[in-house]
Amino acid sequence: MPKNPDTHSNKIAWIEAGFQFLAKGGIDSVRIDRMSKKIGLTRGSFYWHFKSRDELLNEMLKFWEHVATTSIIALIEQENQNPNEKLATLIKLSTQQPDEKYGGKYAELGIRIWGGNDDKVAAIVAKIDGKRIAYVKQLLVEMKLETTNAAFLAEIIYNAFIGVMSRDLNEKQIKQITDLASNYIRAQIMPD
Amino acid sequence: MPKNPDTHSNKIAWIEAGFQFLAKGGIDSVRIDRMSKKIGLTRGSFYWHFKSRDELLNEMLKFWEHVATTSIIALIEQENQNPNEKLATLIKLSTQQPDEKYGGKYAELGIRIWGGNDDKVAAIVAKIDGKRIAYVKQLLVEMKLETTNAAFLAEIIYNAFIGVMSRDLNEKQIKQITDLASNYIRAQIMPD
DNA sequence: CTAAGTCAATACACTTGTGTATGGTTGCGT
DNA sequence: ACGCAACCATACACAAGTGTATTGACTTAG
Repeated sequence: MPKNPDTHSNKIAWIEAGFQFLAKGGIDSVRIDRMSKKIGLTRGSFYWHFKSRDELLNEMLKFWEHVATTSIIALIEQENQNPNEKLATLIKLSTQQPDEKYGGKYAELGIRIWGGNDDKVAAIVAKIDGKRIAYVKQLLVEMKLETTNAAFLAEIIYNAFIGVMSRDLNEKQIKQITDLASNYIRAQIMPD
Repeated sequence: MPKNPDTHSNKIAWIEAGFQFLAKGGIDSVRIDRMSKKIGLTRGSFYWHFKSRDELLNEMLKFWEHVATTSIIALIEQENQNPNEKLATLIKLSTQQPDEKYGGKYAELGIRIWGGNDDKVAAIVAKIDGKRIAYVKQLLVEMKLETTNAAFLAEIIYNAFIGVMSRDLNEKQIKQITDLASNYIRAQIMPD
């Protein structure tokens, strides 16, 4: 009988801090005491919510796995109508650090490096990549692009996404690049 | 009067180790004692060659700044003749971890995250990005692509490079993608 | 041969970080 | 009012990491 199911507030604070530190210095800078100084809680709180540092890391991974595809794609699917708009929204959400609390775009890069160290993480990253590429491809097919072309153009687009996310660009630069890209894709597909 | 100019052997060993640890977990996992266990030297050796951990980090950054553009571009310029081949070589060198000793492609990602933390690093990364994009653009212009198109296609290609580097792909997958990409670019530019 | 220079190992003091144990406070049900 | 559960702080033991100081081995110059 927990007094209140959503009194997990400080547990979430720890996870948020975890992503912020992951984004800033890689998985190895996710350190309990550094985070405690940042968020103003002691390690007593941490070890109440998590059995160990490893448990935090696992929860972060699960969290990312969930938001990285499911929630973003669901959001796009429910809000947009035509594939053009969907693709634009996807670019926007991918590059405009959709959730600054969770380390923004850099957290994704941190997870990718983490995956270079930990096979379990690498497997999940690969799975996410597969899902997202499949989604982009599907959008391109909906845009009447031929299947094999869609398959590899989706690869290119997705890799470019990751590249933009990995680079330290400001809002303006990102907008320039993504505008150019989507215009280019549109011109490719429906030259009018 | 140094007894032998290239007796820096163990200093290089420390720097190599630095890149390997950077590639595996981010800048925060470049730890002197962990490296000492890995390469079989004690911290006594480290503090002979470097005044502090920060000094190692600075030397790593300088090293990367040098190889990341100058040496790669010079290599391409001297070995290849036509821009098509140059572009292919650039893709190959960028994705096939040209120097495994220095952490391969993951080291570059580690530096990018590091840049999110340290303005000095971020500035250098931005400079390198600029140089490489300019080089790609130049190649596209040599391929008779019109200047404005070359400018933004260079952006896309470069971002896709970074994306491919960020992802945990095997040789075969990388070859597939880069082959498709270069065929696509060729078709775009010289449809014959 | 000897003196200085190069490099690395060891021992030390200190800081940072992990995990456990314990105790205190708050809020809610009864 | 009582008791329990959730939550957090503090104190502790220990491991990991940094930097300094000392020592020693092994060149090489003179």
